[in-house]
Amino acid sequence: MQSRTTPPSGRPCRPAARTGRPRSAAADEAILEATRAALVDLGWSKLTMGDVATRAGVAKTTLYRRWAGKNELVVDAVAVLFDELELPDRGSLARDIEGVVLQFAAILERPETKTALMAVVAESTRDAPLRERIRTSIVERQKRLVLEGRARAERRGELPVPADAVAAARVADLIFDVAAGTVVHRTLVSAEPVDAEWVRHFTLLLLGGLSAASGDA
Amino acid sequence: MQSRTTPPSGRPCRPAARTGRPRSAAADEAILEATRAALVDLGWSKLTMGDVATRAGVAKTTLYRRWAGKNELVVDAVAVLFDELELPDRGSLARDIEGVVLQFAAILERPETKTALMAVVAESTRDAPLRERIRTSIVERQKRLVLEGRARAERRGELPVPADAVAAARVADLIFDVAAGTVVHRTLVSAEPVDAEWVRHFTLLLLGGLSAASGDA
Amino acid sequence: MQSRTTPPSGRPCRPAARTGRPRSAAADEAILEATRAALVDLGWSKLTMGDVATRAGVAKTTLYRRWAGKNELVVDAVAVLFDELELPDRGSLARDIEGVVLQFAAILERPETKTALMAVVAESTRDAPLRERIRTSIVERQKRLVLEGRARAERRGELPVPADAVAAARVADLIFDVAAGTVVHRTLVSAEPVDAEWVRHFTLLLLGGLSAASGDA
Amino acid sequence: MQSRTTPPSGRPCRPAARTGRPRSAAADEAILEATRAALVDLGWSKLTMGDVATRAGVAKTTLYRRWAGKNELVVDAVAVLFDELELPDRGSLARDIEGVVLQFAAILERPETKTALMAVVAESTRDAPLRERIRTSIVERQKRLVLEGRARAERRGELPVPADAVAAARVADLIFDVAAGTVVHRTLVSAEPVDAEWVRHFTLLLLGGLSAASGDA
DNA sequence: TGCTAACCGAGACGGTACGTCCCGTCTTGCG
DNA sequence: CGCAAGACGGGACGTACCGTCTCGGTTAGCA
Repeated sequence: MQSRTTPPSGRPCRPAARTGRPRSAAADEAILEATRAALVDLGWSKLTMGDVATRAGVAKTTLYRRWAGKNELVVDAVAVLFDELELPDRGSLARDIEGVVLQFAAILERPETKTALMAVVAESTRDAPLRERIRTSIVERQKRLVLEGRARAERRGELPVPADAVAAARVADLIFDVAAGTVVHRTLVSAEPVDAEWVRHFTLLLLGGLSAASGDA
Repeated sequence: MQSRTTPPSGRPCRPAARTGRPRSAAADEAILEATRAALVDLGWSKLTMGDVATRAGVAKTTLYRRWAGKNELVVDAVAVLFDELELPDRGSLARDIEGVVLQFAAILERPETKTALMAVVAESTRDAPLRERIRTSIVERQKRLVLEGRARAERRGELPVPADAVAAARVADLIFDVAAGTVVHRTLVSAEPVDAEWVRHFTLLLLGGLSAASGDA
Repeated sequence: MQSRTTPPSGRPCRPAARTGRPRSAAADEAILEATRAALVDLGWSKLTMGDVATRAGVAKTTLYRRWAGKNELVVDAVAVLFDELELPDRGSLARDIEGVVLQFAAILERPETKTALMAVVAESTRDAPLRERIRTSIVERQKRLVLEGRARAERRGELPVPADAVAAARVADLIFDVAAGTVVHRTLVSAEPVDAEWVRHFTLLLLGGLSAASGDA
Repeated sequence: MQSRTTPPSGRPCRPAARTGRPRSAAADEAILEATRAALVDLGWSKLTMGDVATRAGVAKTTLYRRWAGKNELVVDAVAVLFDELELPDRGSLARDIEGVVLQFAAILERPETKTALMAVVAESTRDAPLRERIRTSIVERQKRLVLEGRARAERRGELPVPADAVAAARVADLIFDVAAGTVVHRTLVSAEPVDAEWVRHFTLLLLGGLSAASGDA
């Protein structure tokens, strides 16, 4: 259950098909676009390969020539949405956190992301290659923001420099789990909006801990 | 897509069918047990209603008489696993948090929970009644632990008493999203173990914020 | 697959149920009436035992207590319709034949008969007890008309007296197969009406053979 | 409930699907053969589409792609059996009739025909397209024998030439209903064999009418 | 310019699971 | 004990998708 190619990643990992008609590049984007549209219209569980093919004006075989199945296709289709995440310098760690959390939440609240993300993660609990694909296509792409933000905060003197690389990695992973997990839970499980006020409180908690978050409004 | 009854919840929400043969109580438990076994063996996406029926020694129609579909059935099947969550007084807020987080992670790491939970949450993004069922069967049942732990910490003087009920609810919701979301993300997305050391660091972060967590090992 | 009782036949063949509540006699007629109504509305193949029970205001168990299944029930339900067949003396063999054929066709063209009769005969090809039940309930009841009509024609001198009883039985069976079979085929297979003109030609053929029927209009 | 195609009839009535994989011709014959075998083994009412598919080594969907349901499938399966009916010139009308009646009865007494024919006719009382299919596939194919035999008899001078085409058609229809209906009734309702002696008497009746048939042994 | 290999659309194929309907049987509690 | 109600185990239904497989028909790039 591994895709034969990784079309949007650009790497030509297909085993050197020198001759013959090359694959349509336009089809790839049409398929991913159709996949996102189908996610919006139907949600994960009602999305079918045949329907995506029809929407993309493509034969089913063309889909299977490029992706191993629904899981892989959907991961690629939503992965590009996370590319727009950025971390402009807003002047302080608190402002940086607020900014990126709001951006992240905005992506999660899109209907195609909302329905797809948890589903593929659920599938990935039994499918290691899929888990790896999710990690490289989506998760790691976000984690670099944590590293970047932390480095910036250290330069500002807002956070202490970690004792060693291991400790640094451990803290970064923790922060990433806390940040991403909390926003996902708020959005998908609690089904509550991630608005400016909530983000402010969350940032307070992140920076100062429970007593800080409990203090005032 | 609403279950006709809510068998394990005990509430007689069926409109009082006085007459006719009563539903077998034994079948309910056999079905839920079979569902959990099928989740362990097959995972969410390969679990089928027919297979569950066979395992439970029950006709498929009996399943559909009681649950509207796979989603509702699985929610009920895993919900009972969360009943074992408790919050014994371990002497301090930090110890209480560590204890409950470890318990929660232990449940999440069970194979039936791991594969099922994210899947039904994913489905619930397009199915409000299912979302509600998840909330009442699983989520709210955990949230009371947060309230209980917080009240205990206030009695101990470890946390300030909130200004008003609204603020109290807001903080409780936030803490719940942070705690549950983080553990879920660590377990299912990062696919890393929730061990004593990680819990210690997470508790440090929760109590003291980023700088506290960054400080030492 | 033999009915426990033969309700419309009147004979109390139930094995002396001395004690307990006696069976409702009214239920029998209600069930047969409901069966005929269901045949009209739904046809044979869509008629269900549950539906008949509901229409009759009776529990399904009550049906099964009295009839072995759909086949037996339907045979009994349509059998009574053939009771109205009579053979008044119309003065000549030709007139007698025309009269009884028209009567017979009128019964066959009723929607409940049309859909049920061929169906139970089809079932009876693999079910000897059912075939026997059809014979006693429906077929033999018609055959006596042939015998009666033939005897009357002999008294009138329109037909020769057969040489012996065996020959008499053989001829009667043949005439019966010809008369009943032809009308059934005309009605159900050719799906053409059995009107006075057709009956006149058929009677001509029966009395005088092919050349007689071919002669004039 | 109209079949999408009419496979054994050969006529390409499907709207010229130029593109895509063509339907397997071998599958058609395998399915019809499996249907006949299932009719022999199980009879009409116990025959299931799934079982036919299994016997034919074919997916259930392939059946439904070609036939609308059990009725249409069975009509096509038994229709070919009637193709073997022929009318060789035996020298006289009486001999011709005897020959074709014996042939017809031989087909009707085959177990697959016996159980299927009445059943589909019963179904056709509520299903006009099915009735039409039966007529074109089975009934009309037999009726031409009547026309042929009659023409031959006229050439021989055994029967008078009808006054006009309307009268000719009327007589042919009548003879067909009498011949087919009588044999069917004898075979399926009376459940008696159609042997040479019975055929002789039936032919006598057909040619000379009641008094001829009553006369001698 | 003409070959040829891989592409493409369409759609039939063997399969699996679905959710429903009906079967005929079995508890219930009431009369 | 009959009876209405209705749950039960079971089997078949007809449908929807799955992922694979032919088809006839492009469409490059090399010769």
